[in-house]
Amino acid sequence: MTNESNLQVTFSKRRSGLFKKGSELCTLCDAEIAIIVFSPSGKAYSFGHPNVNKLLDHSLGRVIRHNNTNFAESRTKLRIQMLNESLTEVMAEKEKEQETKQSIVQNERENKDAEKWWRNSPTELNLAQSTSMKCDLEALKKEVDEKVAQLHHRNLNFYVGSSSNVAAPAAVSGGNISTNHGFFDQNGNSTSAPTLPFGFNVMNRTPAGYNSYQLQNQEVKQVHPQYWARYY
Amino acid sequence: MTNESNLQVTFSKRRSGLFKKGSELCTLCDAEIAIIVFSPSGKAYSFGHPNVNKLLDHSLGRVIRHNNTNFAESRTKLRIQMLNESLTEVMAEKEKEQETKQSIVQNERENKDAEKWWRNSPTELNLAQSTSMKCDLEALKKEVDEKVAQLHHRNLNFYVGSSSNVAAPAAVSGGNISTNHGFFDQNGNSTSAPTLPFGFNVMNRTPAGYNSYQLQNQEVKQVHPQYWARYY
DNA sequence: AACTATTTATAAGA
DNA sequence: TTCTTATAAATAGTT
Repeated sequence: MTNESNLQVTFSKRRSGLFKKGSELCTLCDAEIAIIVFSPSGKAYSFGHPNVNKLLDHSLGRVIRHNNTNFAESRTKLRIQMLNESLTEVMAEKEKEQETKQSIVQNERENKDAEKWWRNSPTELNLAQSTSMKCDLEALKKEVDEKVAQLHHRNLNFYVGSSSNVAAPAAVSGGNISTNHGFFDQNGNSTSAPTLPFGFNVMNRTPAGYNSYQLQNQEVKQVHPQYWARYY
Repeated sequence: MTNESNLQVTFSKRRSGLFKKGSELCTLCDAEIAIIVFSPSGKAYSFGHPNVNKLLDHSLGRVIRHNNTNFAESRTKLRIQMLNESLTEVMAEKEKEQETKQSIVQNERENKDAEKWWRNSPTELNLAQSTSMKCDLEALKKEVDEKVAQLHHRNLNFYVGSSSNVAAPAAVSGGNISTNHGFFDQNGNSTSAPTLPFGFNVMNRTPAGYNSYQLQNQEVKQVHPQYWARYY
């Protein structure tokens, strides 16, 4: 090793490599694993599947449990509680977002169907509906007639297709009126910057080396970021 | 993996490889490390430097003894870090949900407008559109005529309102077709119904799911266990 | 276990 | 940091 910073780089690389090997072992052989690494400077890193704490609780829990009665630890416990509460809150909000989204989708879907009532056969209308529909249709038809005549007159020189004065309508199969002319399109996009409590941001969610590897190799199952724990 | 024994061999090889990587990390970067691996069959293997090298036989398999108090402290810190990452993750997911919801809403809005093309005056239709719309309308009108006659005949004894053979439509102001007559109120209420094409209301426009969601939204959903880190 | 054709990891440099 | 690359190491399949 040439110098201190190179050693740091090597440590980082090898650590991620080790974790990757661990994840491969998990995925490939269905094993459970927990890895904890302390850097020379005292920083702790861990990897675990299905969960570091679960595995450690299994193997080391009793020893640790006996040592947790000091003052500093209660402070960190408090912090954990706060984090848990934040997490609970955010999870609830996320749930809410999901639900509203879902209901909106459903709403849209049902509306879509509802808006297409005109496709239904008139046989599904009752007398009163039919009557007023007839009124409306005749009014509309009149409008259209006038409009078509107007346009026909105006476009005589350019329009050489079928006459606009169509007396006999094209045969409509069954009772269905399908008038979807297809002249509409839509688009939608939005972006927004995430805001996070406790000074953490979305950027550092998973160790970069691990993620970039996952993108290159499809056969290795991705380990959920929740199994990663880094402590700076 | 071809078969069970090959998987076992692979597990063994990769486990030793993992431990070797760990030892390399220890010697090369002067790190402290602990690795615990549980095979699918439940066997426990461990590697550690410098304090996780004494293995004790316990009643339920091999349990690692570790009296490094620094370890416990770091574990708590790791837990905090994990919570932070979970929080970050969940917030990002929430953000995502929000974005998709927003885009869906926007999409819906644009679609809503698009679906209301029939509200436009015929003056906004071009010749081809008018022509085909006229065809559709005449077909529809024919259907309605027949239906109305049918119903009229059938309901002669009960229906004493205006004749179904309404020849003259009500005057339509300008070129706009706004024929919301307010018929077909649900539940007998005469609330000003949302304007609908051809003056018709559609029965179930607001799906029940949406409304019921808004009503029952008060309770906080249970947080998924995966986002919880137990603390002792 | 040992061998080996591939794949993968990684140290150094950019 | 991240990317590239030459080289070293790991390993799956096979004796």
